[in-house]
Amino acid sequence: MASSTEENYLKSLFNLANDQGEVSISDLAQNLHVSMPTANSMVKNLQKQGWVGYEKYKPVILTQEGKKAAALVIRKHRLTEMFLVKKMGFGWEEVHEVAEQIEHIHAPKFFERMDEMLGFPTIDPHGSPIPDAQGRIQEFSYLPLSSCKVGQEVQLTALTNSSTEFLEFLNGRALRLGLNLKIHSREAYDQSMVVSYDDHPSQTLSEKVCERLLVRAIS
Amino acid sequence: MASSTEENYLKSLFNLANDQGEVSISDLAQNLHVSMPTANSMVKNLQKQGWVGYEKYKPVILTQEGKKAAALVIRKHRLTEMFLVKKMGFGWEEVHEVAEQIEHIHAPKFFERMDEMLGFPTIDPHGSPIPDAQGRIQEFSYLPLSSCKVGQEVQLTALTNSSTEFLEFLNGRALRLGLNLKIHSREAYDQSMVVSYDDHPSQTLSEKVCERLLVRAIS
DNA sequence: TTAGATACTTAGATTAATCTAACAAATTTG
DNA sequence: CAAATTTGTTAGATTAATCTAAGTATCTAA
Repeated sequence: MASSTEENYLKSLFNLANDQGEVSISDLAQNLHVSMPTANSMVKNLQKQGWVGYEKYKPVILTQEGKKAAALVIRKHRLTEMFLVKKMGFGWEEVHEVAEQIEHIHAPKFFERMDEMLGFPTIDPHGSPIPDAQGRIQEFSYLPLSSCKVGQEVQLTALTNSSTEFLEFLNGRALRLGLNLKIHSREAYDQSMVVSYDDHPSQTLSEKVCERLLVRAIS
Repeated sequence: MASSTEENYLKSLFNLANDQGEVSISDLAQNLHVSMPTANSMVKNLQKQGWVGYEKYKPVILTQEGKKAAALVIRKHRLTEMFLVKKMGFGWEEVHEVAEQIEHIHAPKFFERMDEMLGFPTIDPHGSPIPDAQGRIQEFSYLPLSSCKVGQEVQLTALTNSSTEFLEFLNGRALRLGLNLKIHSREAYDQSMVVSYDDHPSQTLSEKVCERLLVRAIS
């Protein structure tokens, strides 16, 4: 069984591979806030246990087992986040820290009960998919708001970044998942966009923000 | 902040002091399934941090801070057990293992929300008191069933032992907290007692069992 | 009251996870 | 393409928590 530390390495490897492709030792070290020698020796350890493939000076690659193990940790994390929001009254900006701890609990029934109580959710409070009990992940094909056209109407479905600061920024503008956004205009100079939603007055959103909002076109 | 390991030592010291009075290094080592040298060196460490008072070859004594810290860990454990039973559908015989892990989570809000959702309970699913947020413990004066007289009617209020095996034994006989028991007779030879409750036929309970059932007389 | 048993401590080793310093390989760039 | 930079590795130390072996203190009981 993987230690908490090992689980964290697997999770980082999975997430980094997902949004960068190849993962170097330094990517991993940075992501986990450890030194490169530390990451290096842990990768060797993970390799010995069959979770990753690795050759000196080459990128680190999760094996099939490694991917599954990582997905199951992410499953526990995201189920926990959903449970905290839907069942315990936490805000979506408050759940990450707690879920980082609870994801390492070894108690299948605990997470099975969460899953049942939540009605077997497929996404977490930030719109990220929850891997199933076999470690399979449903991939969604959402677009960043920044890639949408003026005049389009879209629904906010997920985020590419779930930092507390960004979530608090969204809270301040009453932006939440499920919201329908009308795109009124785009500023050519800085790629900022003017959008409206609900009965709010129109809002200007910077390019940085628009890149982090994932949407799907309303049919 | 105490590590998980340190929290476990504090908890053991608290529980042992509670039901034995003085706590020796070997009591502690046995209770935590570690060797005496391990317990010895951890006690020195706890002493340096001000959680325990200790002199070579003398019993280990929790300081006021140590008692409070221990009580707060026990609070997290018992709140968790109650949450698992009342909100997540666990049986009282299933919660210990999970609570042993969750008690080490550092997230005040998580436990505050449990407390609120449970309506600020004062006992856990086995009838043990839940320390308050200041680490104070309400003491109950329950009696073991074994000390009661024939003819008395009593209410089952707590247990002195909460091992899975004992809880499953009680489940098998539909014995649960809150139940009213009539004491019909006691066998002089082995101190076993015949009791009835609900609409069940009378049951014979061994001395071992009677010692572990805590009751209060019905007024 | 001292011999034997039990309890406790010290010394030293081990493992997991981390670090810094120093060196080596790979990549980038003038 | 060679120098400079970046990235990765090795070596060796550290810390927390554990162990075993060996020695010492305390207690018990003949």
